Amino acid sequence: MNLFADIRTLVTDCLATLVAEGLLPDGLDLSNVAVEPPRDAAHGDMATNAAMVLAKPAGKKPREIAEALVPHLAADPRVTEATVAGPGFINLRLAPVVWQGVVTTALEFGADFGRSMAGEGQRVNVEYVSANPTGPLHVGHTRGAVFGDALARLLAFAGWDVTKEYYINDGGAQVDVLARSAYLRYREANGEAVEIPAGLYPGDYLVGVGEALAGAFGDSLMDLPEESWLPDVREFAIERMMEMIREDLAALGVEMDVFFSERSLYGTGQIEATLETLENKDLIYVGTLEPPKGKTPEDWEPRPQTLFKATAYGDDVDRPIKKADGAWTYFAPDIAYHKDKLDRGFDLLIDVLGADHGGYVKRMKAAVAALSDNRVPLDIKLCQLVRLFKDGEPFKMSKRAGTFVTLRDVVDEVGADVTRFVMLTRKNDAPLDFDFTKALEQSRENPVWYVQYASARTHSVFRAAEEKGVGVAEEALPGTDLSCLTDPAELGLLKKIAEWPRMVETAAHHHEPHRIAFYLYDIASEFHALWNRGQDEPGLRIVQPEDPAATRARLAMALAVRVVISAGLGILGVTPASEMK
RNA sequence: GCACCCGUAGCUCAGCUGGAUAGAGCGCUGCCCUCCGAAGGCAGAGGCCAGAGGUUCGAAUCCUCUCGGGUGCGCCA
Repeated sequence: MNLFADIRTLVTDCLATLVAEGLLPDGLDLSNVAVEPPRDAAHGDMATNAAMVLAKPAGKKPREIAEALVPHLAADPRVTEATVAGPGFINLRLAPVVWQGVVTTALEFGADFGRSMAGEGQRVNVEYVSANPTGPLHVGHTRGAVFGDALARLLAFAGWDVTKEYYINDGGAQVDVLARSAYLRYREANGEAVEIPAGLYPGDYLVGVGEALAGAFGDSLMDLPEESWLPDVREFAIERMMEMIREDLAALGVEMDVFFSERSLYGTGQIEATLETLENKDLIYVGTLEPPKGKTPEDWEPRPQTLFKATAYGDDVDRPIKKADGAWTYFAPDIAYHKDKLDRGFDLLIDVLGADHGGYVKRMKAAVAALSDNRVPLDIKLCQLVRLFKDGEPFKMSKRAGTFVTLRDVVDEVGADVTRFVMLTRKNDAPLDFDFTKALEQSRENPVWYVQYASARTHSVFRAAEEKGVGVAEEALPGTDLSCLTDPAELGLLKKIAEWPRMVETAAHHHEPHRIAFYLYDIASEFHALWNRGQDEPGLRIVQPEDPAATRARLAMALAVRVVISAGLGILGVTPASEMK
């Protein structure tokens, strides 16, 4: 399915022939041999660096190897031209029939075109969002949610066995703050005038929780001391918050496989057992940390703490796992949580976090490396800030939370599809400007609209063909004779389609779903350009009223474009458009 | 002070596990279209890839240092 992989196989086969002929030594490492699209299309369709990477280990000059390789490559019927260029590149041109065959493959595989086995069925856990259950999700969470979800879909498409997971941070002090905030709203619901003091959560979203508490408990909690009501209220409020968060995520099209509660780790011995595992590796000790140089906190006083020897696995300092009062730091349950993931047998762990958690990366990697004896990699993807704009002006309004813009605000404003696409128009570690006005604009500047428009055109062209009397059912297109697709603009589009399977693997390998969004913009651009040329050159139009055969072939090509765009948007979690409204 | 991320066209950003003459959109300049194959099209100018060293056949990409921006730095998560 992946044409680049096919040609790479051709290259390695030819190399084997050279070995058999005694021109190359046996046992060469071919892992660096690549077949890629050249940067400049004038160089050809594909290029391989084989001669250059093998020159040194083979003890030959790059051009010497290349010259020997070229005749063998050129002997393949798919190859129309093989030339040596520059320092030892081999440029290949492929027969049009090869590119036309891409359409056949795309139609044959349909929604599975580009699906890869690169992941080899390995089990990967993608943890994302993982917000404290203390309020609605905000824009920052939205980016993490979209990124994590698209990454999960991408990995699944590329052959990984993916689990999407949300870690509920419900074990720390902030859920007690939530409980106190909700309790005040409860008193309010019971007719008391309340003021929310600083330090508690002021958002309106807790009013309903207070009312629900009043409904459930009546006035029975009114005169009790905090220690009596807090556990019940906390439980109740967390439940409500998670309900809200699940709804918010659903509104964005995000569905988790697992919600993992931090509190579920307490009282089960899991944290203690994790600690013991590390102790057995001699990675736990009691010591005193040095204050950070250049910026000593004012209330700093040296004190001995229980520490994890993170420096043994690449961290800069050892990290405390117990507070001064003997309680766990947040790090302790986090280690236990990651150990739980390891115990569940994952081959790869991915955490998606906000960029403000950058300081946390090394210690968590150290912990996972220690617990898995360096067997299971942990990749931590940090998502940078999102800055919101409306009509070019910064946008800070929130309907529900008062102080920050929520996920719901964004989705209500532009819809889930636009939200998701825009969030993926930047690399995760680059800051993102999100302009509501531009996101809904109908112009080439707006990649969402541009890609959707291309998708819509792959549908509308079928309707147009129907009207002109040369309509074809989509189901009848596989097997169509495509030999008339020879115009350079058409071949350019076919080559773009051919890149799709490779693009999936590259994006998955780098854990970078934004590459899919950029690719979709590219292929849409290519398709629009071809379409536009039909205005001045009617002979290039897809619908040819006098030539049903050409129409069929071009409709097949359009359908292949649709297949790719649909698959790509599917990975991003965006619904493809079949018409523009 | 230390760590991590970032620095690419006037602006916003891509750049495919190191590849050939570094790309796109916007903006700018010129030409075309007045159109339902519509919600514009085509072409052009514009770069010391922050800077300096290094690694090698070859560096925007890897390493070191410098400068500039962001994030974080025990008992918050």
